[in-house]
Amino acid sequence: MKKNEAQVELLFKALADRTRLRLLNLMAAGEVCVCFFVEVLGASQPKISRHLAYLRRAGVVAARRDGKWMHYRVETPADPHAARVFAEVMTWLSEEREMQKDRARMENICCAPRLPVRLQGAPRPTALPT
Amino acid sequence: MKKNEAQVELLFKALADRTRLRLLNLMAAGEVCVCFFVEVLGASQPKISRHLAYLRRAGVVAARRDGKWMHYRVETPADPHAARVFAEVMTWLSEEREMQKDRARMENICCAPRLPVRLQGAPRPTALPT
DNA sequence: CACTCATATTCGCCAAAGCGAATATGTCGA
DNA sequence: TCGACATATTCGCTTTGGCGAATATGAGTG
Repeated sequence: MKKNEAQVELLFKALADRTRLRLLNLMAAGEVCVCFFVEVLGASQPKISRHLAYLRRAGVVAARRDGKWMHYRVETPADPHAARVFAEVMTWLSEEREMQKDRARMENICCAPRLPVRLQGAPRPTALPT
Repeated sequence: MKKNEAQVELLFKALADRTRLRLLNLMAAGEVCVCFFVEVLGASQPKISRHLAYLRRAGVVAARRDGKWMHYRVETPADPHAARVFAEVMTWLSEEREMQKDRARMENICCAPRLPVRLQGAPRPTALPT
């Protein structure tokens, strides 16, 4: 089958964009609701949504509906080589300063005594309760 | 510095193209002269040259001039994370069927009793003498 | 069923990237 | 210095990808 050949390209095309890398980084610790991506990255909702769709097409994230909300999580690729590359990339991201800042920003927003007005009632990321 | 951030994208963009992956694969075992890339991949010379330039800009290959000929070789990225991702990708490629075919084709061409007319006098890949 | 809210998709525009064809650069030998 | 050869670069075109703005879908609520 030709699928495998295309998988390599598909994976790297998915990883070849800063916004998508930032999204993956925010999902590293667990499921995250779309509205938090929008808030943390300060990008428009359609932009976030398009990039999440791209990542899903590439098979590196999965989505789960929860009422009005959509949660996204990283999904390890089926191919063992892809999985190893992907794991390595996630580790890499975890050590980049800008990525650490993003995660810190998400924590600050989610764990604050009060959520910002726009996020009232939004389901918090699984990895960041409270 | 912002460089590191850009490096991630730069690497993935370089890896997000089939022709470039095929070129890297052919260089896996050692230096290869441009003319062999052209012959093995059956692509136009400018196309090969452009993709090699792209890979060089991304810092994953290096070039060496040898008279009229240019030899390219893979160059492990300086960043340790980039290096690990890159190594993993090279391993991945080595196991893809299409990539194995490319390498076989290069062997057939280079190790034949006679080189094709176009390649008379061309310096053979370092890993494939005679 | 209307209305709202969260998210997804579409549209039109612009920049980046890939390609073939043509041309430029650089090296060697006569 | 001229010509031949290997490689690099440029040009014009087409495709792809990212973006904001507008709109569509889908779920919950009244």
